[in-house]
Amino acid sequence: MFKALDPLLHQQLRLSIVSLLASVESADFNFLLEKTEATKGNLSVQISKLKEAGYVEVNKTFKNNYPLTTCNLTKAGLKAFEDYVEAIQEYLKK
Amino acid sequence: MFKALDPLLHQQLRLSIVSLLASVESADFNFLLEKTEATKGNLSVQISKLKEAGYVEVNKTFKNNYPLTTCNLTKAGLKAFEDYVEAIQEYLKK
DNA sequence: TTATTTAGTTTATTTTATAAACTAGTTTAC
DNA sequence: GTAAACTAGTTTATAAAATAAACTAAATAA
Repeated sequence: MFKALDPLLHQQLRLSIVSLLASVESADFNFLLEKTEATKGNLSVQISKLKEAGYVEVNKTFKNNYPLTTCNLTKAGLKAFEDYVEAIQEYLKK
Repeated sequence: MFKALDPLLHQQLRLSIVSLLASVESADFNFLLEKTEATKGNLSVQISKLKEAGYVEVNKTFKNNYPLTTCNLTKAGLKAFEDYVEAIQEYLKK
């Protein structure tokens, strides 16, 4: 009846992150922090999970002497997002 | 940026239940069991949560000597579902 | 030089999801 | 008529997840 929803994406903050990353080349930690309005700890944890799953790539550099973490969606991450979007549509019909 | 997703509906089994109930007058326990492929325990728990929230109405009767539990969406439940559908659409755009 | 700010991570706690075990009664088979 | 199997659930114990608070480490400002 209903297809299973990728549990990694079926969570508000992670879905927000992936949704944001799907529309940009890459985004840094603070950009995601502002857009999602999450706490830093929560954001950090969820980015790590997405990284561990191979859905996002994380790059750590420095900018103006401060650490700068940038993220971008991987090909697998984009595919997972697209699959998720298709799957959940079935649930949203009346 | 993103609207909050009703945590009661942002869960696969509960969303399945509400989605099913949105398209019928009412449905009994076994119908939901078959359609969702959930375990009985899990289905029972999630129906209870939806009832407690006022999203579904639960009716207990008997049919052929066996207990029969039927559920239907309340007005509040339908509204919550519609709001959820609208809210999550924002997350699904690339 | 010590206080504050930036940019995060780690960890402790709470909440949630889930399946296993249980309840209560019915039907069937012997 | 009674033991075994089945129906229709509920309760509860456990595992997994989400989240914020506390922490790290370095930079800058007072």
